[in-house]
Amino acid sequence: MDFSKIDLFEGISGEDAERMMSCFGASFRKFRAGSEVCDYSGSGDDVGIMMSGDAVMIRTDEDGEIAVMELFSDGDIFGEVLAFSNDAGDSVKVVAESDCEVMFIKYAAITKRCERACEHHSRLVSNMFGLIAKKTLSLSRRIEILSKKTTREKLMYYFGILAKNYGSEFDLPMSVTRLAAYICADRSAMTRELSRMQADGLIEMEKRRVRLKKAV
Amino acid sequence: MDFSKIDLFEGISGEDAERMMSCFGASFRKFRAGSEVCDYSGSGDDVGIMMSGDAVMIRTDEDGEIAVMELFSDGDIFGEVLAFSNDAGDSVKVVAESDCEVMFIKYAAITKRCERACEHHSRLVSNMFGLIAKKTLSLSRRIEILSKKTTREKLMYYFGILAKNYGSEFDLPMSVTRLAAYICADRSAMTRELSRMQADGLIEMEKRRVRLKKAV
DNA sequence: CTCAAAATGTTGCATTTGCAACATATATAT
DNA sequence: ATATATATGTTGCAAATGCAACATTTTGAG
Repeated sequence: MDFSKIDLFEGISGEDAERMMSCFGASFRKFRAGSEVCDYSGSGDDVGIMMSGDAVMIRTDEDGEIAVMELFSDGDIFGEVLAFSNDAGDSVKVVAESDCEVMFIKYAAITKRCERACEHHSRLVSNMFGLIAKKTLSLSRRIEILSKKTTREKLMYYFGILAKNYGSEFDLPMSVTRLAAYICADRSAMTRELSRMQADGLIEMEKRRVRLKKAV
Repeated sequence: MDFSKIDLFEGISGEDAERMMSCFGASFRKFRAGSEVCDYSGSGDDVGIMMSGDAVMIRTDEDGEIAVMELFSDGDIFGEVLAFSNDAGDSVKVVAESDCEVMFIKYAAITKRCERACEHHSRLVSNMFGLIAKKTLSLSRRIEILSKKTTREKLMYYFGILAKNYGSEFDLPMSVTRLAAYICADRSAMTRELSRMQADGLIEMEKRRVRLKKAV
């Protein structure tokens, strides 16, 4: 098991990490692409950590509407208590997109101090703390985007963020179709707006390559 | 100083909490209503904990547009690293709504183990962990709401959540005007939609009292 | 109480958007 | 290579929404 690339175990040696697993009641499971990793429809207080592969969290409401809530890859953590609420009682599942391996930990085992008071426990809590903080950042960024009134404003705000990080010319970190889902706009309507933005001289676009022409 | 009602110090006696303050480089400051509690326009890695009173986090963008991002009252925590990103470089400030007292802690002091390894440090980290988890819940709930396409769907989803918690008849936890801001809809357009929903027999509304008639 | 400020409710209108129905291009599997 | 699935781009149209302008009510300060 390779812990070195998992942020959750940063600062903890592989041997120590292995040793700690018993404190957390950790279990490892492998999944085939397409299979169900877990189901949060009932109450779920497990935390999952992606050790390898990719998975998606999918919500299905009573009308059968399907929504992709989050995407997970190496090192990402997920769990009901961590990043979503299911007040509406919808079906929420995590499904493997590729073959993957997942480590499960009891949420309670993380927040409670273990009886043996193993020395790395608090380090791991700190690491998880940082991961959640990172998640709240991405959530609040998305809220900022969604709070814009028009599709154009959403796109310009999002492009502005990317430009801050990568310069005025950058590649979209996702497909155009996924971008539409991310900003909660109709894909065809968004494509139309992108065309208009090019016509209006705000951006230039070639496949996923975007050049932001307006100063932000 | 009364720590008993602050979730962050749950499970830690008042005396112990006082004693721990030095580990965290904690400072206490009082603010008059209307005054600026802190400015996150630059980089800010302080975490604030509301000890008493109320405050709001306000974002002002380059066009002078003002947006209320979050409301804080007793026990709430805030900080750049905790729940917002400022990639757009906007001005982000916390302003006191009433006279209030705030405790500031260095973020780094929380995630690092203190040299003295005081015994309540990890308990406090766990508590803060829980607070952030609660915040991610409310953030992701809001994303769920904002991801609905129409104002009616947003309202029905939100009302459904409230109904799950309080039964099919409940009071809105905020003013109608604030509700419009919360779901990112134009106030007058939202009011119009609420009227239509009543006409269509989905809800009954009297001031902030709502009765959800459709089974959810 | 009195007055001003904030909240609420209504409506016309122009803009934006979702939706459906396409055509085409690209990626992936066999 | 070939076929199939997925991604992308376009457009007409009806529905939803923001916006402005206004009347009315409620709240809060003095």
